[in-house]
Amino acid sequence: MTISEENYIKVIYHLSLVSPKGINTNAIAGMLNTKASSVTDMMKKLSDKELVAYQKYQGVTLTEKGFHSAKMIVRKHRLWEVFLVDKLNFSWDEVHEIAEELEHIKSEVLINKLDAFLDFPTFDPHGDPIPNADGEIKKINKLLLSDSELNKEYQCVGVKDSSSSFLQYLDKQKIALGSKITVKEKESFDDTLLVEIDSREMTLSNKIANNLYVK
Amino acid sequence: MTISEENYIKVIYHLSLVSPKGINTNAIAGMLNTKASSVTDMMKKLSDKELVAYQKYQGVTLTEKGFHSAKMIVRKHRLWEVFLVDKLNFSWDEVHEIAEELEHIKSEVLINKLDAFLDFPTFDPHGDPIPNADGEIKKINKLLLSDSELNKEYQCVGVKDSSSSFLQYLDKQKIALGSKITVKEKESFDDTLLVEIDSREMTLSNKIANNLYVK
DNA sequence: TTAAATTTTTAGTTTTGTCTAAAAAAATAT
DNA sequence: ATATTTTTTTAGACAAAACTAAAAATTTAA
Repeated sequence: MTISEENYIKVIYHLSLVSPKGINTNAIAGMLNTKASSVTDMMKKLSDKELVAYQKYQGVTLTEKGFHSAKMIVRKHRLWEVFLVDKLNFSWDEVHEIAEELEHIKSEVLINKLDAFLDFPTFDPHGDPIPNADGEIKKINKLLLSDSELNKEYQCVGVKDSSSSFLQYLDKQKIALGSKITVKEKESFDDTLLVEIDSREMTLSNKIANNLYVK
Repeated sequence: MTISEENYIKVIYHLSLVSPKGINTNAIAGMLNTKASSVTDMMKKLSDKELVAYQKYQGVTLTEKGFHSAKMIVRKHRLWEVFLVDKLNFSWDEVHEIAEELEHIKSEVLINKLDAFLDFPTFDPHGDPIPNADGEIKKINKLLLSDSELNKEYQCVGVKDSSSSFLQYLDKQKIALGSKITVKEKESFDDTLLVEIDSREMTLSNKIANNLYVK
């Protein structure tokens, strides 16, 4: 598989998790900053390789083989992110781009040795699950802070948006994975939340609450 | 710089260290398993980018800029090899291929953090020097075992041939970097050596002695 | 110092992944 | 239900990096 093929497979995988029907040509093009015509070309190639099921005008879905490949790419990406943060002291907002390159390094032995070196982590620095060597993914019952109940204590376990601007905002507010969060009040006008985070009171906008996972 | 460009620059660098005059088109093609015509094309491109000085039929040399780029690629390759051996427990005969891929990962911050994580090593697992962030290379006065003096104790510090067959042979004979070596006798007929290695006596062929560096 | 051999370059293709523009199909709106 | 809009595909082109075959330059040998 070429780097380009891997990137397409990965994008189709991520889109599949959100909407499990056939994935649009345009949606794929949007994610990869490419054009619909390029996507059509690549879908033919991936279909020949039996990584996707493709029928003209009907969108694509991953085959079993394609699904497994996608999980292995995601596994590599997230393990490298753990390495960068835990071992090389990168902060969580700096690792995505580098992991985008590292995820294409070919050796399976390498990734399994890296996994062992990192002590078989099950979640990456943004709280996303890391598929194991068999492709199995540990699920947790997370929900968005915006959907949480009032006056119930939760723990911050992940982010939906992992853009560096959002991650840096969280750093500035000293909100990290593991922080304890209780929603004290919800402003009905704009859905702003009054919350207590690790014993500090603060207000969070609806946009923030919509991008923070808790359990 | 593309991966292909980096590979050409690296090969020209390695050839330059052996023969410091202009590097032949054919020599480059041989190292890269490509054809002379492909090399010519690439030399034009690298020349446009001012990474090499190229004149038709005269061979190429690296410019200052190209020389520095080459050292940075070698730096990355060798630091990743140290990581693979010291942290992930690969053996020294397994790391070359993987490092060939890792050396093309772009981030400079990454490589400097990796350097720090590994405690700023100056030699890789095969005894080759690692350029520092400024491109400086620590030299040692090594010589081939075949050129060493009789009855003088040396220390094994590197290999000239780093093919896995040679490295595995050394493993089997329990010869490692750091081993103490004294040549007791040299057979004049075929240059076979009778040596003492870490208090064990053994004979080594001329071919072995020609590929083992000591100091 | 020519002739032969070798090396290097040029010219013309190929493959991969992309693009634009136009055609075709599907979805939406009146 | 037909017209309009949107989405998707096709057709044709391009750039990068490789190739083959042939031409040109250089080197070696007689």
